[in-house]
Amino acid sequence: MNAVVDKKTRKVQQRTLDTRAAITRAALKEFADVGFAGASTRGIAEAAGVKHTLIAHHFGGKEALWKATAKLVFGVYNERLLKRRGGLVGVDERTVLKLLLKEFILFSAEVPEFHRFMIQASQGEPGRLQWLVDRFIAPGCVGEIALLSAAQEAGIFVKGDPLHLRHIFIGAATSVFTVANEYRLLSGSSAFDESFVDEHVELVLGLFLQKGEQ
Amino acid sequence: MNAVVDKKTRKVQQRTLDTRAAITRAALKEFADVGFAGASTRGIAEAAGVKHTLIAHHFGGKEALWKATAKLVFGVYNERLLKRRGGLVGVDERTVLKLLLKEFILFSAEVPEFHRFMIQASQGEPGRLQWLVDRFIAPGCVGEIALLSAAQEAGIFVKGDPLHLRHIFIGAATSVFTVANEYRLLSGSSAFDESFVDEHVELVLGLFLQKGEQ
DNA sequence: ATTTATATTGATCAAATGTTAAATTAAATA
DNA sequence: TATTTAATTTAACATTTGATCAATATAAAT
Repeated sequence: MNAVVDKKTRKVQQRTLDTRAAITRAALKEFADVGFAGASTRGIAEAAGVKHTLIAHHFGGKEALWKATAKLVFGVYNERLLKRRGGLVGVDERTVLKLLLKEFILFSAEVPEFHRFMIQASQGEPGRLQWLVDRFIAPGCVGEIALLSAAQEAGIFVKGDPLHLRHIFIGAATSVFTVANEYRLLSGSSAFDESFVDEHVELVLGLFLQKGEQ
Repeated sequence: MNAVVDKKTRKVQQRTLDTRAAITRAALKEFADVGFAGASTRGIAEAAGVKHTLIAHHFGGKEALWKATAKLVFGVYNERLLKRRGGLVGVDERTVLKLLLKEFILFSAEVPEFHRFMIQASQGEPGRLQWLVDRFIAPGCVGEIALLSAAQEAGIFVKGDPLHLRHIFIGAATSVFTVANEYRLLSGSSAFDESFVDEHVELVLGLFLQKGEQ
């Protein structure tokens, strides 16, 4: 008597998960590197080691693959920062702020595709950017702005419009990884070296965290 | 008796200059927005209001057009900062530094394609990045590093590796314009508004310029 | 073990892309 | 004005690309 015919659904196979993971991983790199228009589904499939027709089968098409890739990378990002915040119960506000900002920088060094993916989306087809902002950025932004505002009132973060400072901070924290290839040609060493990343954290946090009062 | 036959060369026509200018202007926007791979010569030609075969005729091909575009935008950039520096003879070091950094920020707001073009090049085909670094970035970098180093010794710029800080500054100064579309969706207003740019200059300079010692 | 839903492969299509060459038009030179 | 160089247009090409569909292979469900 079911109006909705429930077709028997089977448990998802491991090879399906593997294939999708390989594709989205390759897609993240490709979309971040050359943008949506510059990426080719065939190139992504080749990098993932699968036939290109599997993209249409598993995701529906290039556009749908892009959305799946966005879900993936924002999921990784949110999970990463939520876990970090969870390990900071009972810690003083200044240390919480410092460690969360540090975690963002470390993530930007480990997954530089994250911010590059955003930059590509910002100048690509407006509908995709809107989708990204509505679904991921604007919601996440709320908590980040609250964190910065509270830190400003406590006198431990530089003064100014929090949303504006958030973008300045993101730029300062990520640019060296965003253009890491250029930086390597200029400096002769990799921006992803552990020692460099550590120094980067210190430099950037030193710019935005107020020294004063205790 | 000329071994080299000098074919009669005619004076360059105005329409040639117009066509080339229209094409490179459209190309800068397209390369900056969607990168080399994502840009199509037909799309560029359409935006420039010319037939797409004129690109091959005037520049030789897509790759050569990209190089011509790079020359254009780096020429504009260098001219802009050289002119600013020229107007600062006899001015104290702190003011020179401040006004040059401000000029960089203003330029980034007026020509946001400049930095986006660089980001696209950084992840594109390595040969193009190498060409860009050898020809424009590394030479220009020398003077910038010298400026920052001297400012650090004078105690008017934050301490740290100048090359590293240069990139952090560029990121802080440009990111809000690089992802201006995203910022507009989040804030509701344009990052290119004059009042916003002014505030941006103050915020960024405040981060990097040392307050102390007069 | 048989059935059946699902994953994978191979073949094909229409549209878009970079490039080239010939034909045509416009402008500079003699 | 006649000539000739250059700019523009038109036509065509070989590839690449995103997408679709039938076939085959694989694994879950019965």
